[in-house]
Amino acid sequence: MPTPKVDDRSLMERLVEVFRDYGYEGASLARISAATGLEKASLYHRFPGGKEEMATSALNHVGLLFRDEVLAPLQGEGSPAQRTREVGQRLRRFYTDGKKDCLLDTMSIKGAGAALQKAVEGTYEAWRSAFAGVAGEAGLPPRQAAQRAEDAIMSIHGALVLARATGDTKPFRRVIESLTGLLTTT
Amino acid sequence: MPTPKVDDRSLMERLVEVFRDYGYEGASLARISAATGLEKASLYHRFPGGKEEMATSALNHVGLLFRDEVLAPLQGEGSPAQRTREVGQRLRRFYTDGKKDCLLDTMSIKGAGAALQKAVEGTYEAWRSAFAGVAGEAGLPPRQAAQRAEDAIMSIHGALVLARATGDTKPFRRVIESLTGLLTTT
DNA sequence: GTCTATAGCTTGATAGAC
DNA sequence: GTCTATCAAGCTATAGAC
Repeated sequence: MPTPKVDDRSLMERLVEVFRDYGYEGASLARISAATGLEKASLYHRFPGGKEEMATSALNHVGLLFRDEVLAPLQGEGSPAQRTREVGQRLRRFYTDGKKDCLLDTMSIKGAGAALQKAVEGTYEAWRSAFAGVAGEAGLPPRQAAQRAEDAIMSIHGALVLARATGDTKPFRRVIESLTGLLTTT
Repeated sequence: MPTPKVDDRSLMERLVEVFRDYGYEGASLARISAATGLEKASLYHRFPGGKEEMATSALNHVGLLFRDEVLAPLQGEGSPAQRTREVGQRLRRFYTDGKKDCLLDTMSIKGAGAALQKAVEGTYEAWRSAFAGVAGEAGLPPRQAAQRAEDAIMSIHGALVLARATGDTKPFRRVIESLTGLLTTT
């Protein structure tokens, strides 16, 4: 059977889901196997580096996905406010209205290796500079733009933590609504 | 030897540290044993309910500590702004300037039982109502006061996630500086 | 490329000596 | 109250058949 049972794309998606929900240490190969439909040995065939490679692959996949599916409009057409509104909608979809966690959050807890840490930092930096860019275009001086970008990212992650801890997703939706004002109002 | 090797208070402190850094699943009994200086069997003597009881105890301990050491000044003397400033200082100490994580965050990741979830929610609610209370005293209408309290808690947790993921603790300190304005400016 | 079977270690938890 | 020794079950990882 030279044709894979699960294609790379959906394999990555399910992998992301397990690591996102359980963290690195909590994502056991048994759970991963159940979520992907592949036996452990098959997982090692696809990821010879073992669990750590599964985790870094998932993280890199999310990084690219986030860039292409969420941040992309910031480099597109329209006013800064319009583009930021569009990104807000995509953030809602990406985190399914606050019900889904952020992989960067759950994976940055101790227990994972240094390679993971690098991937996390890179994705954060891409996010930060994209937000700071649009804030700058909206007329904010560089220092302020950078702070607003940080503030926005912090609010979003704080909202996701709150949603995970209390089950209440309303604050997340409120944060998304305030995003355009935060990033593009001088 | 009827006298304990480690007193309850410092036992709880070290317990909190392990769960905070590694999460529920990552906090193995081996790590807990190393951190506390007690063998596994001794831990089971102090916590007959096993790892789950260690976790709930740690969580409840932090809840009380946070109420007494951080939130307490909100019910004390001084103007709302003065009291909020004092709480900001205590938050900086509690999280050692953003270098320490929040137990409520790392422990709310899947893998722990339902008893833990309840303890997490309770501590959050105490925090939320304390913040909303001082915002109300500062003259904010109830709905706005509640939102500001949520915003403050989200910013703090977002800042801690950011610090964990990137190693940069400056945003956390900035959030603390803006706390008084956020909660007490009409 | 997937599987079953298994190795070897670590996990949470217990029994019983002191 | 703490310890050593032990258990079954879990874990990550590998070998080898198809």
